[in-house]
Amino acid sequence: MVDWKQRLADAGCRITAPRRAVVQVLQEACTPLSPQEILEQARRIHRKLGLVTAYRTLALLAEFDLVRRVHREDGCHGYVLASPGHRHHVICQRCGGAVEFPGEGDIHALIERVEMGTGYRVNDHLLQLFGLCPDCQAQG
Amino acid sequence: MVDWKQRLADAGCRITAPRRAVVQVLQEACTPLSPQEILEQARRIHRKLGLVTAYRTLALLAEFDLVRRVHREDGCHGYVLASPGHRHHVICQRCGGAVEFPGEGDIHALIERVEMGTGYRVNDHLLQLFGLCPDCQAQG
DNA sequence: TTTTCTGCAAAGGTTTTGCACCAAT
DNA sequence: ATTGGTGCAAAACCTTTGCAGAAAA
Repeated sequence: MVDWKQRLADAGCRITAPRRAVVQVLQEACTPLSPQEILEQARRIHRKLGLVTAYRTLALLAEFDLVRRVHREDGCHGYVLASPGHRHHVICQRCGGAVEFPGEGDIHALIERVEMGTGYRVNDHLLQLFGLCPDCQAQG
Repeated sequence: MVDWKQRLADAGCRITAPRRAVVQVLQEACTPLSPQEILEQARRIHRKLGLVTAYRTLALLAEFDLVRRVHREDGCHGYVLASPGHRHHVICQRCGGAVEFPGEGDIHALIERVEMGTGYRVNDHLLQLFGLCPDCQAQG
């Protein structure tokens, strides 16, 4: 993760214990965590943390593109650290796990071709891949 | 979309007016819709439709892999028809016009790279481009 | 006629808001 | 000292369940 403290501080936001706890949990996580899960884990670092603050911290981080909200099969939202500039996911059709992958470069050529072919000017795109994660492949 | 009526009927499910309405809305949609949006649009076809039935229909369709739940940038969940013959669209953000483009070849390389990098096995994908159509560009 | 489906109302969860107190700068 | 952040309680939302009546086969 880039220097989140710098980014927040530059925007006039304060670096507080609850925020440090939430970020630390995300940095140690290897799968998307729900706000509830983040709360539970972050409380081991900062006992007094409340669920509301976890939500507010996640919203703040998302606003600065430091964290990304992804969908989970169980219906709630999961959060993962964002790799800046890369906003595509492969989503497991079985367990709902989501992983980001870098794709900007790859679709750039495609976008140019489409602009030539259709006359549209392309500003944004949505790309998601669906499949099976390594664990679910192993489980048959 | 493949023959959803057949698929449901084969499984002993009935083809009802509410279900036809929901499917029709999805077939006409060019972007992922939330259950709420699906309800609103489907009510123009079947007035009495309830939100609960929309949810239940989406769950049923998802179970048969006829529909797919995707993550939307705005954070809510959206639903799209699954593998609609792999059609890709460029959608005009101003007038809503949509044009298809062939993209199979281009994404193939990307998918292979993602499989190598993440360990996922990719079965399906969703790709949409957003921008301005020639007419709307001209209108400034 | 026999099941399955539907819609309502209500329950179960998740996320957001209002407000007084607390803490980082 | 100031201003923004925190936590609680409660409100607002979204999604699922239970059930009696309606509809497809």
